[in-house]
Amino acid sequence: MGFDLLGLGPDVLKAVADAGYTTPTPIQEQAIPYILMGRDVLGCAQTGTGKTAGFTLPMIEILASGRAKARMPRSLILEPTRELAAQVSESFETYGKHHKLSKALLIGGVSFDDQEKVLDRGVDVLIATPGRLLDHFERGKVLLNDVKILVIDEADRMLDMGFIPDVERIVSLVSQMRQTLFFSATMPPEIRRLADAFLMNPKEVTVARPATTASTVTQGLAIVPEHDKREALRRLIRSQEVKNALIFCNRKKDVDILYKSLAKHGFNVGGLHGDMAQPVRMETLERFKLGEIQLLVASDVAARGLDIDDMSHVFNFDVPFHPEDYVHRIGRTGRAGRSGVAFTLASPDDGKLVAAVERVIGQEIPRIAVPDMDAAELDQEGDDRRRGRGRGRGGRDRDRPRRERDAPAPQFRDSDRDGTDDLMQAPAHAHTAAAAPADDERSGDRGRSRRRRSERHAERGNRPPRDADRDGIDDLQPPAPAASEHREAQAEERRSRRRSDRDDRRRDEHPHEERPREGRDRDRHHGRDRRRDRNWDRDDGPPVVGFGDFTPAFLSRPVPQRRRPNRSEDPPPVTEEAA
DNA sequence: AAAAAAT
Repeated sequence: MGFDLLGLGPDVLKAVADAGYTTPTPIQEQAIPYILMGRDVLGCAQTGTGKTAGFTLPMIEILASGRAKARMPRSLILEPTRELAAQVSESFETYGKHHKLSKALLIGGVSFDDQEKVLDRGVDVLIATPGRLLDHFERGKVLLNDVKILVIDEADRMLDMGFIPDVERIVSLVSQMRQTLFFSATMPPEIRRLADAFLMNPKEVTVARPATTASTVTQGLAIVPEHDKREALRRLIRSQEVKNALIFCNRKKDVDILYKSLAKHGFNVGGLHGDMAQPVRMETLERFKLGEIQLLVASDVAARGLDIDDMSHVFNFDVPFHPEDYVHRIGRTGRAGRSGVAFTLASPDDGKLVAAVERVIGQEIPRIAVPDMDAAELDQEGDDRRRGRGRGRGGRDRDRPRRERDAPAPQFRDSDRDGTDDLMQAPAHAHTAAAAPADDERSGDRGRSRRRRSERHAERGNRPPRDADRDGIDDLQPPAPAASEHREAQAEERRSRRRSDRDDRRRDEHPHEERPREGRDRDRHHGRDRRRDRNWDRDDGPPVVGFGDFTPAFLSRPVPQRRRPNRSEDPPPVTEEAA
């Protein structure tokens, strides 16, 4: 079956053919005819199933006739991450190239001005992340009442990211006379509830996960002591024919560290996480897609949805916290029937996480040994060190001296010397990660020394030192206490300003309710705000908030007694909760 | 535990 039987027009079909596609994927085949009919669609599908084209193609067809008014987009697509939004925008570019549709991409991290200009000219397709869209809306730069097609993509991820209130608000701003397309990889009850609220008599389209990835992706799990993971990763990369690879870390901090470490070791590598400047994010991703960057170290911002062709490898530098993220991460390779390789590094402490992943994927990940880093060698090396002899390999020697020089805590060094070395860990051929020596006294001791280290630093008001030192990376130190205190003070100031803004807004909307609560809020932050409270006492009355000089009548009335009957023109009685 | 998203 070809695309031509789905009801799409010649211009769209031409663009599809130009892009090299001949056969629709199951979700495209099932959803496109219904979307063209104007039906709501509830799509249960992951990325990599052709979902994006599944809604962009028919949308282009529907929007081909008609024209957008200034600031009143005719369709709206909500995406959880900026990268996904940008990708959908590209999809419209690709498939809409024979149409004259205008589109706008509203994402954070880039300038408002350009986005406003585009909105003013009128857009047919608006692709947005929720925060920036609402920001534009509140500035009056965009109106949503003319939106005829609304797409909510990756709904479950929006839920994970706490976007649902924003999404609900946005949906409430869109006209009821609309067509809604709702996609989610999973359907937990909360998502089902949203779907029921947003959709009318939807056509449900469910697509099986892309063959549970097992068929096309070769998986492997190497158990490696935490502080040898970078070395292990380098060896794995070198041992493989890596065309291009995504390397996932659980933390942004570790993305930075690993990225710099790999760069230092001469790899062609980039980094990507949500704290990086948006223009840098976009450029890095673009260069990775073009093949200018071979390795991309990323946080889970890249775990889902990123559509990069021909990725040969995925490395999990950390076992993901959420087991389902494993599926998303390794789903970045082995796409469209091609073969891929996904290797995961687990530390001996990761037994639970590995077990959780294996439960989700319903199979055991085959254990692999890191080349030239097998258990025997590690044991040997540990023995050597215990006897005070030199260590094994050159590669490791490069890393060591720095570590010893900068080793942060005497206790820590001691624990290395007395044979409680982290290197002495589960053999790489262990059958499960849980086989890590939990009952081994060494692992217990290691835990203690690590605790000591962080405790000591907590006392100093400092963060524990990072493993980065070992790679000779010295520009990754935590900020000096003074600077970080200053930043924290600024952050607190911002937070409290936001709190009071929010309270003001609430008070405007519900003056009755909010009056008693204000006092309570102040009490709750008593410690922090004491100075301000003093000023309050000294400086002739409270600072002006909310009502300004105007005092509504109800404020000058006496505070009503408890349990006083509630007459309609009175404020509600003060309940125990509010008092 | 972490990451994502509006300054």
